[in-house]
Amino acid sequence: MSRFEMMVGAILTQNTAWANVEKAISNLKSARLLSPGAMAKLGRKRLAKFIRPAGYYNIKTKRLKNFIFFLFSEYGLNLDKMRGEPTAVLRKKLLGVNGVGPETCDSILLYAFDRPVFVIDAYTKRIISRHGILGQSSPYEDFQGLFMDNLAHDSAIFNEYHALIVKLAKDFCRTKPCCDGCPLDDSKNYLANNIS
DNA sequence: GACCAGGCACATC
DNA sequence: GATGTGCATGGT
Repeated sequence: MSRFEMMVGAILTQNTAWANVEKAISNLKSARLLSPGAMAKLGRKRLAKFIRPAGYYNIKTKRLKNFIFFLFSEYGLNLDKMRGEPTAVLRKKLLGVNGVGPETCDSILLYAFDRPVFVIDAYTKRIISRHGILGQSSPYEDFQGLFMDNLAHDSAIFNEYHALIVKLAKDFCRTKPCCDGCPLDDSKNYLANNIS
């Protein structure tokens, strides 16, 4: 997956299953539109048609266009220029883009730019709050601090740890609210046994 | 046919 | 500042 593909995916996956995002990405790829330049030239209506399988296609079209405009105005659509930014600066700028919230921003930092930033998503919040470690509606930063204050700042570790959380949630926690006697109670051991 | 899925911005109080 | 609501398709 290219850097740009990851960024587009981060926006498309907002409140959406990844399987649906893959269809949208595949549409864009087939049409050779998965580059900042190509997407910048693309009209909103056509873009919306390509990303339709990912749901919320009107709002996501707007968000993708906002993001492309940001790439253009800040970096002249040059992702290498973007890559030169320090993480803290990049994070602040990304959060300034309408349609890019903390999770989308951190996904871009971790997956597209390999920065050691822990991504907090619905799965992570669910697991942490069900263990009574934090309240469900605690601030994003509180959840993030839990991991970033206790794990080595290594993008590979953050990446794998997050993948394990997603797997844990999907394997054992499909229903909402979770069943009684949920195997999540053993999630600490699960993570300890599965992390390499 | 109902319910849910790796958010976010905006309106309203 | 907290809470509620709109956005939409596809899989189970």
